[in-house]
Amino acid sequence: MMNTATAHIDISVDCAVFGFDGEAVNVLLIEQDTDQMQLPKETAQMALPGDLVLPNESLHASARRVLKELTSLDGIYLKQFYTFGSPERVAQEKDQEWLRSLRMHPERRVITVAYYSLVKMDEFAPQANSFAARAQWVKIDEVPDLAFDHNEILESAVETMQSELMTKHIGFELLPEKFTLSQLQTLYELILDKKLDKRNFRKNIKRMDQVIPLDEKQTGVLHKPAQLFKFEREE
Amino acid sequence: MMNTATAHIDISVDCAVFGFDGEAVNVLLIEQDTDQMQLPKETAQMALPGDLVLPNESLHASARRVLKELTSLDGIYLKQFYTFGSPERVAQEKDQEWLRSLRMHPERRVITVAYYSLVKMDEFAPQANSFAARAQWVKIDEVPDLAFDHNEILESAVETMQSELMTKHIGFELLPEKFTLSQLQTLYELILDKKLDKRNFRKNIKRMDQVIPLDEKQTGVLHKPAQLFKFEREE
DNA sequence: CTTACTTCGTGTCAAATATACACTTTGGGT
DNA sequence: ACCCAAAGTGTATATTTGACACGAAGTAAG
Repeated sequence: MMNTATAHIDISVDCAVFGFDGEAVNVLLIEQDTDQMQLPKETAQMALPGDLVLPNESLHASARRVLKELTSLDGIYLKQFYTFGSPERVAQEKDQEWLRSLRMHPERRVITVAYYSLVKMDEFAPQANSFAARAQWVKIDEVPDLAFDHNEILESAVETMQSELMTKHIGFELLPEKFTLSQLQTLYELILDKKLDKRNFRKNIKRMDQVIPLDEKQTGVLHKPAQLFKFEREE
Repeated sequence: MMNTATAHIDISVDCAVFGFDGEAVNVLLIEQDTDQMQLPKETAQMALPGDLVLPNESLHASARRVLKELTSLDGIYLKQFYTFGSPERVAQEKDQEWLRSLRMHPERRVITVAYYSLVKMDEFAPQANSFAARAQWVKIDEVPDLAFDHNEILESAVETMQSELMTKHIGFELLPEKFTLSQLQTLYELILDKKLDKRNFRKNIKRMDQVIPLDEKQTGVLHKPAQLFKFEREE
């Protein structure tokens, strides 16, 4: 067994931040800062952005803070979906190496409350702090082995997103203000990981009165331009 | 503001344990032990069963432990649904009074991971420890004001149960091994809080091949006895 | 043994929804 | 003028949902 001496448990939040670039669904990953460690760059791992919860900060506020440091965006879609608390989740040696370089108590057990977040990539503005500087978008089907149990967390986030796509209309959070129905359909197909019928899809969308047709068309495409729509959440 | 001096955050689990007695859906509540306090019995509050997570215990194991101390049941349905972490959730004076009588660090902020659990009341065997001795079933629409934010947690548990009833067939976890379709329907109507059509309900149930008719009938009723069924989770 | 009482158990039709499927239109580029 | 690529559109069929009422089975009482 490892150390059972430390009784204190730390709490963190981790965020799976998703974005859509028209081609693929991406997740925002942080690269470990190998400068602070005496380790070769090759061993750098990637992880979901996250941080310890501050003493007087709510969980949601904590997630919002992590997100704002990364993207400088506020008020974006953010949802708690699960809490991961295996006693061993940060105890692997590869993870301990990293933690020793940035935590006061690297050996402590950490329970993490996981959030997923949806950002409009065209509004995304990475912040110039060291945290965000090392952030990068990675296509969700090209995600490497991550630190801690973050692959598990990410997978769970994707599943949650899938199951909430239809009922909570979260797809629109990933699209620009003005979008075409084809973009929307592409997004749905990526998230649900299956083909949808174009005509049936449009029939369904068009009877949601939150989706509003604009008097505007796509420009800069070398084919028939599509009509643009916007989404308005009802109150 | 209250004290901001303590940096440590404690972690607990709280369980909303549901049971069905044929009449109503009940939740298992714990009564505060007023003996240990110099307080009149009238001020005794009720709360969801819960406890601090032990240093080397997973969250699920922790919830299972709390549950086993209460019911002596193991291997029953238990599901994490949300984590509550407002910095003030344990800070009200009425809650502090109680905590001072049983916690080493009553003033500490506590983040709680909430589980809901479904038990077959006919198998329920309350344990003879002091924890379980003060437990009692309360109809969910007669639940009083609870300690901490437990009313909110409970409400959230009920909503989760509602939304998972259909897709995850959790209703069967609340019924005895052998049950009638009317019992099942009553349960569904209570959880969903609406009337269902008998014939349509039975049509739906009967095309689930997990629901297996038995060669056995209800006894001891003063009317036409109903056929019994059992539920078999597929693997 | 007949009657009264209570819950059990059953089928059909209409409406709404979901699925499958292919061709014409539009605009830009050459 | 022609080509290319994606946009945009309707119909027929299958499936699901929802509304609705009465005879059958067993118990208890007279």
